[in-house]
Amino acid sequence: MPGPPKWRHRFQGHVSRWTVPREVILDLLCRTSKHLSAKEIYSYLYKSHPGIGMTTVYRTLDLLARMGLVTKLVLGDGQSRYEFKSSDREKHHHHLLCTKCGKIIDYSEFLDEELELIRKTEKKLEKKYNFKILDHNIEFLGLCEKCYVFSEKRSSNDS
Amino acid sequence: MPGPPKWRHRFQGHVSRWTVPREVILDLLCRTSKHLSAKEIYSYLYKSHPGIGMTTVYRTLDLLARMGLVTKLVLGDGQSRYEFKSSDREKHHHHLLCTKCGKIIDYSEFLDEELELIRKTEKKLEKKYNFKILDHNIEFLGLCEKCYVFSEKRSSNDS
DNA sequence: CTTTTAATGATAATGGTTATCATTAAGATA
DNA sequence: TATCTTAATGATAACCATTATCATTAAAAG
Repeated sequence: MPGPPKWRHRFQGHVSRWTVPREVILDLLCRTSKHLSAKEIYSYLYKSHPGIGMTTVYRTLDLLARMGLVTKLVLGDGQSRYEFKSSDREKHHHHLLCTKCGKIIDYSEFLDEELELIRKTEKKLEKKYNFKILDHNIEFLGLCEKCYVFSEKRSSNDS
Repeated sequence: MPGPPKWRHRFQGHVSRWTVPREVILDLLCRTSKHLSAKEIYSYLYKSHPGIGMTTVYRTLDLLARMGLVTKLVLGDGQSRYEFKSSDREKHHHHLLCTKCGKIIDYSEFLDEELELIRKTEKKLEKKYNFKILDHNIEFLGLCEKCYVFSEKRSSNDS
């Protein structure tokens, strides 16, 4: 366990051993705002820590997700992506997804009303369906600027 | 193309040939409220149409999704699921997902406010990010009644 | 009925993720 | 600090949903 045990306290009570891969993967995720896949994380870390294997990347991401430190995004492009879940409310955000090129835009404007409504809805749903709600997932699907422009050119040529 | 061409008109302009697999798969989906995977659809149809192959099931589901007749649900359990997208506004719904057992609850109560807010948010996001929004996806994650009760028993035994 | 070719389906290939298991090293103990 | 216990790791193989390939079939038109 070389280096400062920056995240060690977050592991207390969850796992018995605080290891280099766990530190390093979590550290990478909290430094970036990108939505990284397991393979991307693997290759980022390969430069500084060539010893860390894909299996460990997957296992660690699963652990971090279960601990609530990381959000697993399943966007339907065949691979899962992961992002650090900040406890900072300022950084809470939802997603805008381009179904053409896969671009992901995080937006955090306009969330106040959204979150207010979500809280109300959660309460009603929990009562009605006897369901313990732990998280929510809101995303808008469509075409980003580039892809939209392109598809308009295409369709006017096609016809 | 045996049987009544029930869905034929929906295909007009989208594809050049209206075939048995397309009719049958769409028909199955519109008759059920379940969220079927490709494999499940394949085995449902195997009884009445043993000739239809998995490849065609996948291709047809992809087609139906692109046509907007069917929604593809990617829930992170390793397989996509599909549901008929009714044009009937009454049947529009969102999902409640149990992260333990995978149970899916459709809810359509409380949607008025939700949809109103979604429309407003979509407008603002489209303007701000130059993004053409075509669809949305709202889901609540948590534990269904059974899984919640079970996890409570577990945790009180564990400690 | 014949023709054209879009659509199909058997098969193989792909690729993300998980299981296996011998090895390693984190944390405890002396 | 050296030793011990075993949680965690990593190389490898296995798994499995999905996609690519390509010869065959059948929908629609003539």
